[in-house]
Amino acid sequence: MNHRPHPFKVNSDCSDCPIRHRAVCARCDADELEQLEAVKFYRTYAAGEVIVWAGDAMDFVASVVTGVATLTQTMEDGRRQVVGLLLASDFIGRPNRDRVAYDVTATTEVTLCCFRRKPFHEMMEGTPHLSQRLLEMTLDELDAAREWMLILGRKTAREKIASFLAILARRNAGAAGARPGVNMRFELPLTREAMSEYLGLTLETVSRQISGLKRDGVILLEGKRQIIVPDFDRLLGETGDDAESGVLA
Amino acid sequence: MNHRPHPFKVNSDCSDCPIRHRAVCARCDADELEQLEAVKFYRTYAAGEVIVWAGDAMDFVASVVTGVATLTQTMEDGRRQVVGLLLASDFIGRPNRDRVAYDVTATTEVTLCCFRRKPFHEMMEGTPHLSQRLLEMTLDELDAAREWMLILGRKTAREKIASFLAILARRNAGAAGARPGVNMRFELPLTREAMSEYLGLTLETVSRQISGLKRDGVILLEGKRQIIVPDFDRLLGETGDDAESGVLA
DNA sequence: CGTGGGCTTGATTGGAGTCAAGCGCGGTGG
DNA sequence: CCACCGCGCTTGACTCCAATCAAGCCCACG
Repeated sequence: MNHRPHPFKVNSDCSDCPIRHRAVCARCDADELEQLEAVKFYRTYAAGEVIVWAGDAMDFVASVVTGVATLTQTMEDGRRQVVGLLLASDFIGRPNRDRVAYDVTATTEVTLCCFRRKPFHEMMEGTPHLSQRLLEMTLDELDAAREWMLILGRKTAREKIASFLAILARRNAGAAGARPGVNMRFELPLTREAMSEYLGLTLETVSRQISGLKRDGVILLEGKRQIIVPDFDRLLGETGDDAESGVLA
Repeated sequence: MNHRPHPFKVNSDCSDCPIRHRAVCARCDADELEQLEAVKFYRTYAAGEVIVWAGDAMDFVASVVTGVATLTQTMEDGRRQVVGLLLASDFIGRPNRDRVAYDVTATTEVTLCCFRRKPFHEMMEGTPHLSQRLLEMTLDELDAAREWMLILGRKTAREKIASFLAILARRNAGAAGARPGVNMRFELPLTREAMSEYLGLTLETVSRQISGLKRDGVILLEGKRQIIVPDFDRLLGETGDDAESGVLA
């Protein structure tokens, strides 16, 4: 837990940052980047580590540089729901709130690019590039959250799993620059339990449905976590969506 | 359907607008309001009327002045999920997108304060008060959406209904200035069917659970739509949440 | 007075939850 | 080195909550 290899070479230079053009800083010019660099620092968390607990103070906001994190809400009796999946370039925190509403947990090793909250907030006032981009990203997240509401409220267990895999496959292909189609392959960044918490299922049901999709040849497994999608359209056919939609892409 | 009484006296003067201090224009100064007035107009829709269809072009953005509208997503086989509930002061549309992603439907008579989209978008660039407020409102909506994800993914039918009623009661009390407590009373702005589409249930289950809450004395009904909550804490006890939380307030 | 929409209630079914057992693998310590 | 443990996962048997199918009520409206 305390031994943390660094797959991302921590680098104070924004210009060759892997998320330079997708993160909250995407529209910033050289001047603005310089301002940001003054209040920025990197942090790395091990898989499974909690980044912040719901209700705790958080004195920074951050972009995910590498890895995957989740936002989770917990009920008093222990029922849990993942309400956000944070992938590379996603933003964590609210610039004008110092407390977080959800547990933030690293599900793989995660590297964050953190900005001290107060200076970041002040900078936003005078930097439309920053707040415009944040508004755009927030609207996209809202669309993604609404897509999930449909999945949670109306889809069957099998459709939920297929939808989740399709989103991962698509985002993965997008990041890798490959075009969606045949033999997409990616690693599940979540345990079965975390998947169940995301999809509003039990972990047994997740396991059964993955087995079912495998049995029917929709996916192939290599080990427990490597997924191969021989025919992406076939997978899409299992999601219950009509062909296009793809708000989450 | 074409006969539309006007409960809100359409008035071009923002200064005595009922949502002046909560809507997207909340932080605008006199100058900025004047700019807005130049591109603003009112529209009223009857209960049940569709304001825009998913995928259609929308040449304005708008604030809800009075009434209740929903955002709905539909799957090819007809399954429907309400993904947003728009009450007074809520904002409709994305300033930099001309197509809407969801059906927007008036569930009561609705009056909108509309702004032509392009001038509104251009105005945002130079008016931080506008984009800051919109960012704040969008972040709040994102929190509300995440609260709903918990409800959809993890709560029982009874807890879903109780949660929904608690939110309406609270928002209603807030608007009326009353403090939450005893004998809160409000009108359901949705049919049982619309409620079922919001909560990821069938209309029969909604009906049964409302009957159950009534039988157990948690709520009283006057007609089909007037709800009386004799003891708000008792209702909260049925939601499954711990006492405080209240992100949606 | 008949019609239809919104709603309620009952009987039955079915999909996912629950409870339980066991596998496979990597890590640790004897 | 290997036996043991624990964690992540799978699978089976059974249960139960909400969906489905079906009938009928209430009331506003033509």
